[in-house]
Formats: sequence, C-alpha cells, structure tokens
Amino acid sequence: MAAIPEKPTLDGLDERWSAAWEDAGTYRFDRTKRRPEIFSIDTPPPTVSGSLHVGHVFSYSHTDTIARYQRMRGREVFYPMGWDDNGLPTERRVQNYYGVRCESHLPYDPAFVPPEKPGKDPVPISRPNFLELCARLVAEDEKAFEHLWRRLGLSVDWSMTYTTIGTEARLTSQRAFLRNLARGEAYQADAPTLWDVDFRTAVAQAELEDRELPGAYHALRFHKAGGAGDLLIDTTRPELLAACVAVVAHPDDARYRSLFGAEVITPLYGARVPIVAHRLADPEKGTGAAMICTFGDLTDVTWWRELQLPTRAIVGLDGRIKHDPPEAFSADGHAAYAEIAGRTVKQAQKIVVEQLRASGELDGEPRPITHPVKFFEKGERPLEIVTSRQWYLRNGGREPELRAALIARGHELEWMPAYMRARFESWIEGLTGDWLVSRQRFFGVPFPVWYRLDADGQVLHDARLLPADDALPVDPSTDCPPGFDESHRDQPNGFTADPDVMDTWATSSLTPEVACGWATDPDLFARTFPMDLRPQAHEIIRTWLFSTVVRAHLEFDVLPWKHAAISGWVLDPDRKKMSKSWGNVVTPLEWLERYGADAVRYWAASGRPGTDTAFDEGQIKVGRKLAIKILNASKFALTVGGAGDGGNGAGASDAGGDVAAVTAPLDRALLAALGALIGEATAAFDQFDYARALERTERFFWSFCDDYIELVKVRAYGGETGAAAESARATLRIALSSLLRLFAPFLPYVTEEVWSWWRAGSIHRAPWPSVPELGVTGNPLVYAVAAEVLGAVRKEKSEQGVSLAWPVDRVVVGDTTERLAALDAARSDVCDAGKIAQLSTEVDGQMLVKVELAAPTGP
RNA sequence: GGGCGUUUAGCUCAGUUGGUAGAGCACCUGCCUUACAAGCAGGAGGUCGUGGGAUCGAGACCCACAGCGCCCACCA
Repeated sequence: MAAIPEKPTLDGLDERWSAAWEDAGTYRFDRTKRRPEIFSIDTPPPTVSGSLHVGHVFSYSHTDTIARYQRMRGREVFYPMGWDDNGLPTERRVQNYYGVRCESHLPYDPAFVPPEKPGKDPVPISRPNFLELCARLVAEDEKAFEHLWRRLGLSVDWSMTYTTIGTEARLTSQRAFLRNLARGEAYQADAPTLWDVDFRTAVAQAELEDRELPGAYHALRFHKAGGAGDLLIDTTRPELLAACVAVVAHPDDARYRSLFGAEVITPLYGARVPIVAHRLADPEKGTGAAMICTFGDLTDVTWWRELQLPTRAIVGLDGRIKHDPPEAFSADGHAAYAEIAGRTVKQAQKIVVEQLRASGELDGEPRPITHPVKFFEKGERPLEIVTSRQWYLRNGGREPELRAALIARGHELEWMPAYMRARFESWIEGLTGDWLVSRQRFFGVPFPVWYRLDADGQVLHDARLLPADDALPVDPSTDCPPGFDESHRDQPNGFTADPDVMDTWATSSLTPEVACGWATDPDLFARTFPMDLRPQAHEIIRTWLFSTVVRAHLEFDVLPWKHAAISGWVLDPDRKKMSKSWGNVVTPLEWLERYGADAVRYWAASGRPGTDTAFDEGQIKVGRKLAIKILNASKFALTVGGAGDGGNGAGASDAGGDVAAVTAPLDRALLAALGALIGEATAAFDQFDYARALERTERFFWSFCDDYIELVKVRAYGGETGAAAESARATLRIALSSLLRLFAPFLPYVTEEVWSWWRAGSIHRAPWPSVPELGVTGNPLVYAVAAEVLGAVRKEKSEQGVSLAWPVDRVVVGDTTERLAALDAARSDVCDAGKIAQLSTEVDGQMLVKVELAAPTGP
C-alpha cells in the first residue's frame, strides 16, 4: 500500500513496476496446476537477427492482453518466450557483422578472434568457429529483445525462455525427425530441387516468392529430321537449349499431332530430341510447342517426371554452366557448348543468343516481356532447378489422404478471425510436393544421420547409421555413430556425416513441443500440451502454422492448439506495408520511452485481430492521455470525502468497496451499467477480441468521468455525511476497482500503480470483475437520463459562453413518464452538478430541456 | 485466373440479433469548475464505394460491378 501522490504521474512507472513484477514473480508459471487450470500460449519466437520494429510491439501486445485476461480469469498462464536464432538470417548477420565466411573443410581454431572491424575480404573460418560466433551474436541480440519485451510489459515468465538453436530445440527436432523417419514420414530423395545459387542451398515451396522480371521470348529454329523443315519454339531461357531433352505440345493441337513420336534436331548442338504430347502444354502460348529442359521451371520437372524423359542437366550448384557437355551433341555442338561452359546463366544467355543469331537459328529478334520468376524469399538471383539429394517430410503434397486430414485439422482449429482459415486451405490445396526440410547450411539443427562408406570411400546412402535416442542431440560432424570412432570418419569402410541442417521451419514447426518440454519434461508436457493459443502473423500461415499442424498431426494425431489468433501488419502511416527504413526511423524502445508502455500498448490494442493497422502516433498520445486520466480519476475516487486512507485496505472485497452501502438510485444505476460493460468485455475477450473489450471499457470510463463523477461529486465531498454520501463514495471505489481490472490487460502499468494505492497484491493476479460481486444493482435509465439532462444544461452554458459553474434559476424537462421517474430518482444529483435552483418536469412525448440561467450579478 | 478481406466525417476507425448515422484526432467556440489545462464543456462536418433486389423499414441481408489490399495459382 502506498500513499496516493498529490500530483500523480506516469513518469518512472514502467521501470518501477517492471522491476517489482520481476522481484515478486508476478508472472511466474506455477507448474503444479493441472491441464484444465492452465492456459498455454505458443508464443512466436522472434527472429533475433532481424530488426525490432513497431510491428513486433503491435502483435506481441495483442497476445499479452489475452494472457493477462486469462490470468485474471484464474487460469495459470503458460507463456514462454522463444528466440528464433538458427538459420540463414543469423548466418548472414554474422558474416557481415564480423566479416567472416564459413568454410566447412577448415579445421577448428580455438584461438580464433574475429577482426575488430569487418575487413574488405571475408576471413574464411571453420564451421565450429563460425557457429561460435553465431552463438555469441545471438546472445547479444536476445538481450536486446528481452529488454524491449520487459519494458513493453509482456507478462512472460522470463525463466522459461528457449531458443531454436538451443539444446532443447536440437534434441526435440532430432528426435521428432528420427521418429518421422522410422514411420516413413521422412525420406531422402535424389530429385530436382529449387536451388539458390548464392546461398548454395535447396529451398522449400513455402519459401518461394514471385518477382516480376524483364525477360524476352526468343524464337528458336529446331530442325525436323531429314531436312523436312523447321519447327519454331519460343523460349525465355535460350541458355538452357543445351539441356533440352524434348519438345512438347498439347495432344489436341492439330499443328503438332502428326509429329508426336518424331524427332527434331536442336539448334546449335545438333541433339536429337523427341516431340511429345502433354496436357500442360498450352497451345495459346508462343508457337504452342515448348522445349523441355532439365530444368528451366517446375513445369519442366512435371513433364520430365511424367513423360520419363532423360536428364541432361547443365547448371551446376554454383549457378554456372557445367564444364562437361551432355552427350549426343554434334561436333559443332561441342564447340558451341565450350563457349558457355563455366559461365553464369546470365552470361551464357548472351553468348547463346549471339551464336543462334550467327547460325541463323534465331527467328527474328527477342521480344521483351515481363514475367514472374521464382525467387527464394531471402535471395537475390532467380532460383535454378538442380538435381540433388535432399530430405523430405510428408505434408500432404503428394498424398490426397494426408492432405484431406490436414484440411480437416484446419476446420477443427478455431481461427480468429475465422476467414483466415481460407489461407491455410488454399495453401494445402496448392502443394506440389512434400516438404523439403534439408538445407546445405551451417547454423541449424544437423540431421542426426551418418552413412557407411564402401571400400572405395563411396557414400552408401541406404546404409544409414542412426544415433541412440539417449545420445541426442548429436552433431554428426563431430560425434560418431555407434560402433565407430573418429578414425573411421570419411575413410573407406568407415562412415561419413550427413552434411545438411534442417530448414528453420523444421525446428519452428515444433515450438509447442520445445516449449512444453516434450523431449525432456513429460510432466510439464502433460500440463501444457496441446496448447490453447497460437498467436501469429498471417503471412506465415503457409509456413509456421501449417508446418506446426503437420508435425503435431504426424506425431500425436492432434492439433497443436485449440485457437489460432492471427494478427495483422503494421502499415506505414500512408498505409503501405511498413518498410524497414520507415519502421526504423524511431525504434520501438524510443516510442516506449517517449510516451510510456501503456500508451503504446493502447495503440496496439486498438488494432483488431487480423486487421492491418496504420501506425498512428496520435493514437499513442490518446493512450497516454487515457493513462493520465486514470491516475487523476482514481485519485479523486479514492480521496473524495476524506476516504483516502479509509477502510478498504488489504482485506477489501473483490468489489473494492462496501456493496451494502450503495443505496442511492443513481449509484445503483451506475453499477447496473457497469455490470453490462463487464459482460460485454468478458464476452469479447473470450473471443480473443481484445480491441472490442478496450473500446467498450474506454467509452464507459470517459462517461464515468464526465457524467457520473460530476453528478455525485457534491454528494461525495468531505462536508457531506450520511447514507447518500457513503453510497457515492462506495460506488466510486467499486466502479474504480472494476474499471481498473478491465483496463489491466491493456494498461498494466498505470492500473498496477493505482491498485497499489489501495489494494494488496498485484492487480494482474486479481480476479477478473464480475456482475455478482457488484451486489444488487438498479435501473440503468436513472444514470442515462441524469447524464442527458446534465448535458443539456452544459450545452446551454457553453452556448451562452459562461462558466459551467454558473448558476441556473430553473430547468424544465419534458419527457416520458418513465424517464421522468428515472430523472426524479437522481433529482438532487442533477441539481447539484448543474447548480440548478429549481427543476421541474412535465410529461411530454419527446425529450425537451429548457434552461434559464441566472442573471449576471454585480458589476 | 480462383479465393479472402476491405470501402462509413478531412484523418484513423466503431457500428453483433435490420428500426431515422457514432467515437477519437484535426478544426472552430467557450470555460482556471475544490481529480485532471497533457484539462473541461460545446459546435461544425457524412445522400455509409456504385447499381439492383427481398423488407413496412438497410450502413447492416441477397446479387452484380468497381477501387484498394492480401492469399493461392499461372511462369515455355
């Protein structure tokens, strides 16, 4: 209990209460509670190597309001925070930050110290050294995030953080993978794969994005066998001509029907390729005939697979044309190929076009077009398709039954807002294959797999060596498989490690399992899983949400959570998707310091679930004003009539005041209206609609300040005694108690501050307000009519340009009998508040208020 | 091309069983009133995207169209 300040202020509240909550363990999770008593939240682990912007503050504030509401409802809230620190973003940040480059073949250098400043040329370092730097940098980043989150007032239990590269995450990912493997859900395949030539890794369908790029149609002259003329074929990728394995047209296309089964000879290279038919060939496009290359795009892959064509790959993992030409070229063909060998595809295209022009096999000039090209979402050059050995996880991409089961999971899940389910479904319906989970990178969870080598040192991919479950997590590049030691590594008849790491989503898809302790803490797991809520952004429904559903479905045959709350984006003030540069002009911490956490949270909570919201400094200012208003109104409610240090101390009831003392009709009317508000706010929160709960509460609160307090002020003042005065004072406290608790999920600092003036314990562990605790309530009409008449009196004074304290000789109110009766019940309050000498009423169908001001007195 | 969302005051947005348009900001006017001048009171401002339909009655329901945004698909 603290004294009520003479001049309440928001200054210093954030720091003071953050520290107090930490000391008191206010948000500590009590793991003795059982599953039904617990509300568990699968918090999104933010990418720590990314920049912090107000978008983070926005969506994490939403989740925190839900967490606080559930906690006040009596649920023990399991609200851990994770840090997503594995994967490419961290690698990239480490490379730039320290000026280093990971080279897997280098030996570990225990004495390595990164350069003070990144040099011009990156320093090549070993994989273990590189991983050390990753670990060092993410530790710093995570501190910055935690600082921001604490300041924002997230009610997270900070003793329960996890990271996606930590031991728990590696153990969970590897165990889950091995179980997937044992059940046949994970498998390895040597197949065409989308490949980023800069990152030198395979990427998954979920990580693709289209970008519009300029390109050009080139009409190539293929030669019919036996000199029977030419066949024109349009292509945007003439550089892949050497990889052409067939020409395809639609089976119904009359122009080509007679040619199916025949062969044509490719320009430049003189290779004989068949003309084949396939329904995906579009007669409307180009000449209606297309060349099939291995591989120019995903349609090529489909044709290649379904028509069982040979492979003639010419693009290497480095994105350059391979040096060995495919077979079946003519002598001139080999010469032509030699000129592009070793070149990038871009360079090769120029050369090939020149060669075609020279040979007369380019029909006309290239016709420029703009077309969508597939990119890795983090990449800078178009993806190539190369054949490589990769791990896959079944996700319904190739099995209708699994696909249907996952769509059914989407129906089982409760979405907020509900329409977001459509994105989940359309993603599943568009899957073209299983989930490619292996990445040729370093800072990730390694696949816990080794392979036998034969007597020649060749890898036997079918002869897998797996670790014992209790040995997990393992790093196969430094740990040895059972029965082998380091001397057998990479030796004939020995073993070699699987070189790949898992896709970052392969770990992130297990956040419920990681956070709830599936691998290490079965007791905790039983108390928290399946979880109650997954809050997340809509653009990662296809990745994070979907993959998490897949993993839980495969492993446990359940949904990982009951509800998914999808948040929108923060947009620039001009309503464009927020750009990095704009979002970083002022950092989130600076906003918090400028206006206080409550103010920023207020803005965030005004963004409805799933709705993109423009950043609005004005709303933050409004939030700050609201917080200040709460301080001042509370001070008044708690001190009026000398009640400041009175009877409602540690032992006060939930209601916050003496319910039995509430006797005046106006006061009882207020409690009736308050009860309705509590019902609305509770219903809104139960549907995760925090924005509605805030809006209703705020509206009520301003009316409470402007109307109710003004109406009862005189009655509640210190000079007054008796039941009427006590009734007003008790009602002020009771209403304040409820209102503070209704605001607590949004404005944790100011509400806690006021609560501490007069109540024991944290407001954030206080029970959510309820109608029963208000006791008997009255007719809300009394409050409504009294406020309206007072408003009419104010309006008259305002229009006459006099002070609101100006006396009124007489007011005549015309209204219905029922409303006049309600007014009569609050007659003295209305007269006191309006300084009205005489109030008379007359029954009338329509409300009419006539106000006669007192004449000016004196000079 | 398919789907989802959205369109209400100058700006940001509420408007949940259909009953004669709301809030905040900004703007204008007035007011030091014993919680609050980072305040209080008041005012002005909208044919609710367009066109149809069912209804006694539509911002809300149905249909079509348009703008904006997003998701998915197409990528020769």
